[in-house]
Amino acid sequence: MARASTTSDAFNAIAEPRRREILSYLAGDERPVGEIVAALGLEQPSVSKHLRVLRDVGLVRMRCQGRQKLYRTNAEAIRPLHEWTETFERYWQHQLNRVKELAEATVRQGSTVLKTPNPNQKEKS
Amino acid sequence: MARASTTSDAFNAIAEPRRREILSYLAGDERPVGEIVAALGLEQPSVSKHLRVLRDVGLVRMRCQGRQKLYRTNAEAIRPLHEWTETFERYWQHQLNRVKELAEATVRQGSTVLKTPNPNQKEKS
DNA sequence: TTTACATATTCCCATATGAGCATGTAATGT
DNA sequence: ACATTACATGCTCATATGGGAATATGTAAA
Repeated sequence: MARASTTSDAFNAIAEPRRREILSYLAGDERPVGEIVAALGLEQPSVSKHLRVLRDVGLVRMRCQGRQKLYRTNAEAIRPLHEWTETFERYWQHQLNRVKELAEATVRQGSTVLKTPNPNQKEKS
Repeated sequence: MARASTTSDAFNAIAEPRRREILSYLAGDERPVGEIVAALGLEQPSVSKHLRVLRDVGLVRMRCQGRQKLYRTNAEAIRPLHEWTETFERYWQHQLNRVKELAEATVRQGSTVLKTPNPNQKEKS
């Protein structure tokens, strides 16, 4: 099998840096394609293709206005990504605490190897 | 140019669903490769290759113990992803408010609203 | 050393990509 | 009707991928 399609989900869609730039640019309000091209310095076909991917996964919305098409980021579609990364928040906080405590303990004494308090673990195997 | 390497950054690395599973599995504490293989039901070479990618971008840490190697998620490396998605939080909250207000207005007036946002829709034009 | 175990790497291959360029299409202006 | 504007799509091509199978590496046990 090859790599999954960029349109398979939001995770794959945002892997491309240009698409992340587009999403940030369109987060505030809707803009026509031409403005994206000018603002980000990309080729027009490239922008259109990126927008197509973003649209396929629901990360942007489109509206026609005369001969131009106005795109806008659908922030709600980014929420699942935020929630997934959030499940790791407690761990990086815990890791920071461990580093901190270890440093303090090292300063206080020579080698105080303490038992690692594991916050909670998913069951094994 | 082709698609960026999976090892180019964390965004590309987590685009692969299996790698996300591995990261979740290794979030609690370190585990040898064999347990990952058993727990996730993947082929051993596949797991090794995914771990290689995750290690290249710093998403996991490795430690040798005898003849096995213990891997653990480096949650801190996920933080930038969390922070990037967070920049959109105010927008999706705003959008939710709009939807809510619209719904309330609709109920008050008893009129039918046509444009219900459909995330899965791949509409044209 | 020989053997068994735990991981890593290599090779092959179907598939997907993104950039550049050309072309198609729809809406507007004259 | 014709030209122009604003996008979208089609094309080729170099490159990266992930799965499977086979193999290599490294460590420990017999």
